[in-house]
Amino acid sequence: MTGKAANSKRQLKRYEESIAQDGLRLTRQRKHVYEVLLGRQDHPTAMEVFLRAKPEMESLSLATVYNVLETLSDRGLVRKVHLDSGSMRYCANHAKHGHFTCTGCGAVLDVPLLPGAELEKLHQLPRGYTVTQQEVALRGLCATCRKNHH
Amino acid sequence: MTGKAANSKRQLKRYEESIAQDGLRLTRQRKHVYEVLLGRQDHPTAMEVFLRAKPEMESLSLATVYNVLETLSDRGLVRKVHLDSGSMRYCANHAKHGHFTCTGCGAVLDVPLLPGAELEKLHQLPRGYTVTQQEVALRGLCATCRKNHH
DNA sequence: CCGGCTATTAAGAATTATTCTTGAAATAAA
DNA sequence: TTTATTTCAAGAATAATTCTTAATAGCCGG
Repeated sequence: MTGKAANSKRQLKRYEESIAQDGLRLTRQRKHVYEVLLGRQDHPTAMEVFLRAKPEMESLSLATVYNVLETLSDRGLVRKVHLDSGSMRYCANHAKHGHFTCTGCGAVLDVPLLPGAELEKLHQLPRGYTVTQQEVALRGLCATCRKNHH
Repeated sequence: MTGKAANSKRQLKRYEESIAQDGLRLTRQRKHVYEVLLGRQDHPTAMEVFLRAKPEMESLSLATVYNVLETLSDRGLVRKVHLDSGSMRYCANHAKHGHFTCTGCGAVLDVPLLPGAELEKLHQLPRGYTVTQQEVALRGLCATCRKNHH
């Protein structure tokens, strides 16, 4: 078994345990949608997930994809991110990272946070406030688009 | 004249100069919508801006508000921010800051970046990439909601 | 001041994204 | 097996935003 597949299996296990606590089940659909999401390290929209998942499960509906993504997001297994003005995107990378969007070509890239960097310490948060989630969105030009602009 | 009004006037001037470069005009509608936005330091949706602006300009339409907000955002005079899964929000504060959303009460707060903090330096961005915009979104509980949760 | 040009607007239609509803199917429990 | 519950698909409904269009307003030259 490859490392990737092993990792996917571990994630599925976590998903199952987490939903089981609410009396829910790891169904074929949930399994398949999550595997599709884990299968590629990018930031698809619900529609894109649907299109990738559909071929191997003809009966799957878009609404189900939305539902599955919601249960995953509730459990912190995927992050919902709104990188542009269009659709919500779903990110299965659970390392601490932000997102860079190239305004030229639209590509989205995970940008790892440097080790030890503490985002909330850079901000003047009032006393007594606690942070549970954070999201950094950077926008600009990737190396290629930057060249082509001249 | 109060400092606030003077500031508003200065901003309007910048707006006018910026749109004039594209052969556009600072119309009654553009002026009014921008003033409404500057009149309160928060993060309204297009609909909220519309509702605030409507009473003093009965003929104003929601589409116009969207258009005006777009011209403002194109010129960097307001920031578009997607803090939750609902509507886009518009922020006229142009100091460097992030946004904190309380998951309890939904309140949104500007959190100033500590002086000297350089967000992009905390991230491992590939060579040749340039950042032109950034957005930090923090989520958690405000002091009040945190108390009430126990 | 007038006529012509262009930018702007309002209104509502159209589009897009997402959520909701509902009845049927699958699964687990008894 | 019978029963209860969860889940699903399909499409309706909603919400947010953009687009289209015809009418209006403002500017410019004469």
